[in-house]
Amino acid sequence: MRKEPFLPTVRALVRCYQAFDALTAAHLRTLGLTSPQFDIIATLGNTEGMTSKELGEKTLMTKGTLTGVVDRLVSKEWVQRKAHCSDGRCQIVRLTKKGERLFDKVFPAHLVYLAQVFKGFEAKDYARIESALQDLRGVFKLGEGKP
Amino acid sequence: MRKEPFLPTVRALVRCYQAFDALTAAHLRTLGLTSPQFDIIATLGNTEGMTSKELGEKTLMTKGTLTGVVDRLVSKEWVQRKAHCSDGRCQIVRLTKKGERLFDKVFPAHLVYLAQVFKGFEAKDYARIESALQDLRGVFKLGEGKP
DNA sequence: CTAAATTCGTCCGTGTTAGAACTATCTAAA
DNA sequence: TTTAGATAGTTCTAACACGGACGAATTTAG
Repeated sequence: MRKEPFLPTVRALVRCYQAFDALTAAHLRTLGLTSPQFDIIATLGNTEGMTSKELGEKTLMTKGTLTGVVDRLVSKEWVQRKAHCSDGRCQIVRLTKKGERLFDKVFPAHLVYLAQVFKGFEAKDYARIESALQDLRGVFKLGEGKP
Repeated sequence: MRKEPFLPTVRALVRCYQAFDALTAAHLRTLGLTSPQFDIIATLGNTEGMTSKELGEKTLMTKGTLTGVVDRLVSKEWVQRKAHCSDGRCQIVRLTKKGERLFDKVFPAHLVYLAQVFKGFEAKDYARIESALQDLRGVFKLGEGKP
């Protein structure tokens, strides 16, 4: 290989992600939420709550980030922290009643919005794109791993 | 269609981007730069400089963000701001000598790093992934566009 | 030519992000 | 059992990131 054939691919990834992020953030803002806030509300919806660690793994946020985002959700009374019954280090984060009502409103609304964005896509389109993204992601995970 | 077939695709995009972002940010940190800082140094390299607006368009940063990032680069003396000759509202941002030396060091180093990450990829892999990403991005641009 | 509309960049407020240092708690090994 | 190590969360710092308000300069309309 002579040049840098990966640059267009990398640019395509960044532009695609930023377009997605801008689109969803704009829609969520009309619902009164930021993307990370929605992420947490959506993850907590229809559950009995979970530890911060678990929540961080599902939402791909580091624990330091999570503290701040959850703090803001607590102050809006959408979420509450409770002690873990058996492990004093852990705590359980779960939706309040008010948070559940919010979830019931914004989660379906956002899915409807995305479904409309994706209208025209068929099963084979999803399969093709997911496969491409998995291959690309595989490349990036090699750099981190410690085999 | 019955459910939400787009969710796995969206998750794949987010995970792929985050993996890429984490990998590049970690490498750039070893070179003493953040990702946005590298982005600006790389964009300004081998040019006579450009307006803030132009720089923002190329790096996909909003003007408010750009002010702060450029401020930090100016304070490290890698970049300077100059008045635009004909338009008093504009300013030209360009690398200093010190900034050019930095560019000559970090830009090739980062390309080598990425090339090593991508070793094993062939032309048809790039083509397939770029095509998938373009199709996906097309979906996200519809929501924003004003036809 | 002058007033209205645009454009460029800065500043501000709010929120997100990573990583490192720190505290409290729990677990395992000696 | 006592202590050394691991684990869960918070706090701190530095850096983005966006949108909106703002002032200055320019362009356009009338």
